[in-house]
Amino acid sequence: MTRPCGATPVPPPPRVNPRYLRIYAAIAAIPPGRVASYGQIAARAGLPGRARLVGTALRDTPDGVGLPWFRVVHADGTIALPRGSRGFREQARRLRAEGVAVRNGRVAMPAFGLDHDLDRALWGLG
DNA sequence: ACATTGACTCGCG
DNA sequence: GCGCGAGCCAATG
Repeated sequence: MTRPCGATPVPPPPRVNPRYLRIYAAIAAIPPGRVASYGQIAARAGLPGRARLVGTALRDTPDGVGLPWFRVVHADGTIALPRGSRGFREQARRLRAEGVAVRNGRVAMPAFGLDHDLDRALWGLG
């Protein structure tokens, strides 16, 4: 139901930088219970070598977008956010809620380590 | 327009 | 395991 007048009963959708759409899509594709590194997300988004851009995109992402940002960790499995920060605790909590073991600020059982293998493990791609 | 910053990563020692 | 430097590039001042 569209309405002719200005006031909308639903909250306005958060606006995102269209430049990051590919990155968001790659993050959204991470299955629950799994994690992916910044570099892997970048590669999956068609931006190989631009891991930092993924970090920038995530930082600039407004809350309210249903993005599984917490499934993105460093290449070595550590959580990127500062230890003890609110975001850090939130990420660890959400990961554990999905069955991902977090030990000492890092994903306990990456079962990978190489982005190459991770890609296959996550999406079954070659 | 220039300089700095940063939710990154990899190679080296 | 840790630190350093280089490459990365949009955002920010």
